Amino acid sequence: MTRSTSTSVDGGGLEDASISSLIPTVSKAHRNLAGSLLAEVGLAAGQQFVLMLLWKASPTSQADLTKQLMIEPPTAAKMLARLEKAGFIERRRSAADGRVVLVSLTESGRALEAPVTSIWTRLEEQTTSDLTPAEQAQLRHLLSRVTRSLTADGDPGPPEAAARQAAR
Amino acid sequence: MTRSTSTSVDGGGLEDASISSLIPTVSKAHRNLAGSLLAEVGLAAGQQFVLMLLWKASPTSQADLTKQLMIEPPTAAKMLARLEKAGFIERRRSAADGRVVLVSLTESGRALEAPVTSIWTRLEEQTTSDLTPAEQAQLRHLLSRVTRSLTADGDPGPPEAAARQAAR
DNA sequence: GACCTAGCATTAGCCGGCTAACTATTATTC
DNA sequence: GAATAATAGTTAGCCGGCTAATGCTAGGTC
Repeated sequence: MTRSTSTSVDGGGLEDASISSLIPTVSKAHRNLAGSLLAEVGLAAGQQFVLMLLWKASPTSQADLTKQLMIEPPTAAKMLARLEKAGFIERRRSAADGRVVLVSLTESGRALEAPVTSIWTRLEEQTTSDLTPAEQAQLRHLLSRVTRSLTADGDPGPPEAAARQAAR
Repeated sequence: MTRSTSTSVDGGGLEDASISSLIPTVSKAHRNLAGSLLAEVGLAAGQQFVLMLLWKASPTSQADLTKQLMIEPPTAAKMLARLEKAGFIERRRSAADGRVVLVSLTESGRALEAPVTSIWTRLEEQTTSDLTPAEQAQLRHLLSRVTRSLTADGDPGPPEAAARQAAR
């Protein structure tokens, strides 16, 4: 069974699709692979990002996690609730500030660091398996610039800004 | 307030993030922009793909749409149910084959073609606003190759296996 | 005709993402 | 000190994605 992935609307050829079609396609393929790899350790696609932050700083406030993950508070709340239910993290209200909820790793959560790091490496390897190091750097650079363009909040601003942009 | 987007785990700089982190980031930014643009015409991010297919061939079976969108049947069923509820499409069982459900555009659905096409163009323009035509072609090429690597179903295996797989 | 298989669609339920609306707490300001 | 503003989380509800399980229809085979 050929497991296909991605949402596209263009014809068969991938090459000539619009970038707006290719981005969801590659992202879904990547998410699906990540999900199937992470399922080995009982995680769903996306949950690794939370743990990665906690491995760097274990008691972290939910607001901090939300900012670093660049997601909205309700999304974080649901994710953390599931991770807590799964036994990978714990949540308790801060004594110093009654508004904040501190999130910390449990032993099970800490135990995932090595396997998830390994999975993450494997994922990156498969993602870039067809690219030379130079191409990888190029892709990183292009994706970074596209992200900036997409998060530029509409208009490019005053003329000077547009000129700066055209000159790059 | 700077509306941020994407899920990342790497430090501040985008450039040096792994491609596995950049892909979800750029995808989320792209989806968010698409969603806010499509909201103008009452669509949610993703629904445009269904309509794009129907503009090319209006009575299309649900199974066909599912295959072309490269999503799973339940996902298609829910999306189509919403689009039907919103009045953009209609569904009826085929008389020729009692298993298939034929999906066709309503007038409202057809009326979205021009505005959505315009939105799609604007989206692509903002996505590529910082890239030269050569860089756009390069990005398309790189994304296509990465997609192929990600959907390669694990290891490429020994030469004979690859040949077998190619023959299916 | 009876049986079995294949194909199409739906339901239930989970995961990640969002907005809107709400509560609770802390910080400011007067 | 009281009223107000800012901050942190939660709840409800929607959207797109998935798997597993179910039902229904059409095609074969005997």
